[in-house]
Amino acid sequence: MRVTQDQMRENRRRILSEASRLFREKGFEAVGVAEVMKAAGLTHGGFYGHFSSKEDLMAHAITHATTETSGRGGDLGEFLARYLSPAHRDGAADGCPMAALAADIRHRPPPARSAMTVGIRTQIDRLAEALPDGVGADRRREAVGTYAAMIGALILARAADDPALSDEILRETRAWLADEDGGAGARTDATRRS
Amino acid sequence: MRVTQDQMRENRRRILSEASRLFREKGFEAVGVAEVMKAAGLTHGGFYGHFSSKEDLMAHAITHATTETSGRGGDLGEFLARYLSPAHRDGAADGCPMAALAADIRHRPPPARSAMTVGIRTQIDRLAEALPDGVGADRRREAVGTYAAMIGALILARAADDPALSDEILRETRAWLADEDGGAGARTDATRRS
DNA sequence: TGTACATCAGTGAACGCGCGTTCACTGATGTAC
DNA sequence: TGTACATCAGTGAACGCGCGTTCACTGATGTAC
Repeated sequence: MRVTQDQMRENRRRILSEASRLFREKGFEAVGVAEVMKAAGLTHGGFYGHFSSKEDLMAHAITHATTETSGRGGDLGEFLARYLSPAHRDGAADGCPMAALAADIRHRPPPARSAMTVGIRTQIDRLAEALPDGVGADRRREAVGTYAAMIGALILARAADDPALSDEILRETRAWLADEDGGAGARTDATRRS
Repeated sequence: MRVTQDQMRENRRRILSEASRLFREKGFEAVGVAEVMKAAGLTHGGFYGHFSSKEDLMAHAITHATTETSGRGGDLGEFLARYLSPAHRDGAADGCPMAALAADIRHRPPPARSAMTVGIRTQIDRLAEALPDGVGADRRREAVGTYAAMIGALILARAADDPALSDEILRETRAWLADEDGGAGARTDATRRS
């Protein structure tokens, strides 16, 4: 049953969208090609008309996720509060692709890793631009450190079985980073010593 | 071919040791029961004499890894330098179980998650004790934030395809945390606002 | 604009493969006498 | 201490299942006239 060219493009978009959600929610390995196609309202056989392999889908889904999820409103504090919230922790499917998939990417084929690396670089660059103060290397340093803490905290909070510990990790990391950014600026004024 | 009780205990220890290394290096899903047994110098059939399932092995291997890898010499600065080093990034098999497995654990069965949670709590407690200054809640906050940044940075550095970006993430996060701990103490003195 | 036909997006059965798990068997260990 | 035998840790073939991928087929689309 052939479909319109527009319909086919729409189908491809839906496959990517569903794959990106499912991968974030369950991980690359736990999501099958058939499951993705079913979520997109299709049958598994047609998959290879859109992508050459599951590996190919991973790479495209990562790019899709990292370019779609960039809409970030409000200032840095609000962004941090949203990022390190229980809602984000509990909603991996619609959340940050890095926190959901970065740790797994080292076991995936080169195309997927490559797409992820682009996303990491882009996010660090954006965060550096969004930082309130500091210049050059200090700004960059704070962006890298902050990004690492955000992702690490979300991963730990998602890993922890105990809700109290999980909440604490989110809350304390958020407060720690807020002290950081809104503080006396000691960090960005401090002498560098790498 | 029955073996000595001592030999059997030794075999079990080797299974756990190899499993813990292989899981860290390749991830839970990519490592098969047969592969673990072969690494331990046995055949796969005997596995179920030691563990009730792969799930059971995961939980025990996590506990094994988190209790074995706790040997940490030197002061906090040296510990951070070693943790955020290219050597640690490139040697996941012998490295931090949290950085290698925490992100994946949310997709694993309850026993494995539970074992991981114990490890997370223990590490945060230890880090809080190792911090040079600060009291009570501030100390704890800094421990959580620092731990999140360490794990996040290592995960991002391992994810990144580009060696320059990967090295930068390790180097800058380390410098950022060092400024933190060795700085004017602005962080621990700052007003809390969670 | 209408018609005939080639194209091709999507369907669903079938494949090969790897993995977790089971099980009948083996032969050294450990124990009862 | 020595002997006979029950126990049981480890072996390796076999199983069932799920998953990525293939392929012959279908029927609506898009196009040549």
